[in-house]
Amino acid sequence: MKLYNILTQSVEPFEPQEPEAVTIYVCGITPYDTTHLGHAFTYTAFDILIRYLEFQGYDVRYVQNVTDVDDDILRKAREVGENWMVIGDRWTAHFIQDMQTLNVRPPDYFPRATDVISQMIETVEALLDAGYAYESDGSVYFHTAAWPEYGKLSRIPRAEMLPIANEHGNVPDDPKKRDPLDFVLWQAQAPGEPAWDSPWGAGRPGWHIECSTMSAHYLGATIDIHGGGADLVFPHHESEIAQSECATGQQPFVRFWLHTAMVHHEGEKMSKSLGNLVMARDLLTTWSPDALRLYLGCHHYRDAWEHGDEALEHAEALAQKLRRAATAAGGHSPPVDPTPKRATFVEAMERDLDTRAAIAVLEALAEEILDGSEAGREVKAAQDTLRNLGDVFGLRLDAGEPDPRVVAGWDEHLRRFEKSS
RNA sequence: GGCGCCGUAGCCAAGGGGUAAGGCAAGGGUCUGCAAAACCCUGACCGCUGGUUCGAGUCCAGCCGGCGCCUCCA
Repeated sequence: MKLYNILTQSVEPFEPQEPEAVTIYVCGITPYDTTHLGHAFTYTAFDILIRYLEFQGYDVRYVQNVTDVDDDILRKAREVGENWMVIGDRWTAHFIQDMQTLNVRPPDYFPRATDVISQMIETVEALLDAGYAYESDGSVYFHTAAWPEYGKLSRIPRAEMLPIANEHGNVPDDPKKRDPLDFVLWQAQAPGEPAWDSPWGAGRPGWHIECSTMSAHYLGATIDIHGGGADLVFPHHESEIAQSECATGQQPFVRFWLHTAMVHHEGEKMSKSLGNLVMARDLLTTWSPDALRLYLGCHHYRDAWEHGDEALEHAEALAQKLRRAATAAGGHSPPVDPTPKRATFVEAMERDLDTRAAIAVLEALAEEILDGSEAGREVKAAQDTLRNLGDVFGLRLDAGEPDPRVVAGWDEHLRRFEKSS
């Protein structure tokens, strides 16, 4: 399979480190608000990648984090006068329910940031020992000037980073930093904020450290694939690379970096700050999960696209056609041979996940089945293939309900988020 | 400003040197008591200007236009 790796800016043949297993990490949500269509796009896109890898026989080990303590959640907690943990648990449960409805394969590990505080402290200590970080008045910072490779993912020239950052009104005047570009690994407790004990005093983890820590902890120092939304490239993923490669001393931290494009609505990027959000859950009151998955799959993961009802109507019609094909009665005339369609489907997916082309193959196969059924031909083998290929897209066809394994896997994660709410 | 993506029919698009897939919409038709569905038929100065070439959506250069990201974000 070929995948576009933004690290090398080229489509490269993908081979995992181990011949039969793939390690993948996808940046998760900050649970302080609801799951919108952009989240659904990202997580179903990586779900398709993971399901396709499994379809090809790989054993996939998948980690997704939950950023349950950060500036946004704490701000939200102050705004609404609620405990930050209650907010995090509530919105994580909400996210999980949406993932279940969409039949998204659960990650094998779904840790909160606060589940790995001690491991994060160890990462920060490793960075201090290696000389890439410094402690300053109870906080610890990554010293970007100490690592010349900072910028290799986003390719922003070093000289540009600081002026750009300053232009954007960010406050480079934290007196505790040596360099305004340095980012925090551990921040000393602010009044009223939650804190954990550390060698540098009470505080909480910085913005990027959880992903570096979890990735190494659950998957190893070098992983095959790291995914997330394209808006995370800089500084989040850039900083993750710096932390991980400096802390473990091993390169690369990630072999393939994959990013999903942003979903647009009303002509602008769908974003919390612009207020043009479309909630996955609201769409699911009108459209079937299969239709929504086909709708999302009809857009290539690297192409930005505009949300609109017309394409959803098309997707719903397609979902119905696939469902009809999966259940059409067969006869005894010569069978419909699904082999060529299966090969075309695989060819499309091998080409950097050309999901649009792959869905077109599903539709063509469904039409062959419907035609064959009408002509009294045997369609069982073709229907088995349709189900098999549809499963790569997480389609349930006539099953109606999400896959029981999907529900059970997420339910197990869900239990850990229901205690405080 | 930097980095990146992209301009192909009304819309979504495939194709990445050999003479323009497909889908939606629109119009016409078949079928139907009417309608729907289904099926058939109908559409392109490939952003502009140069260059390379026997031949350029396709490669190169330059321009024009759109979009994304740039320590809030999937």
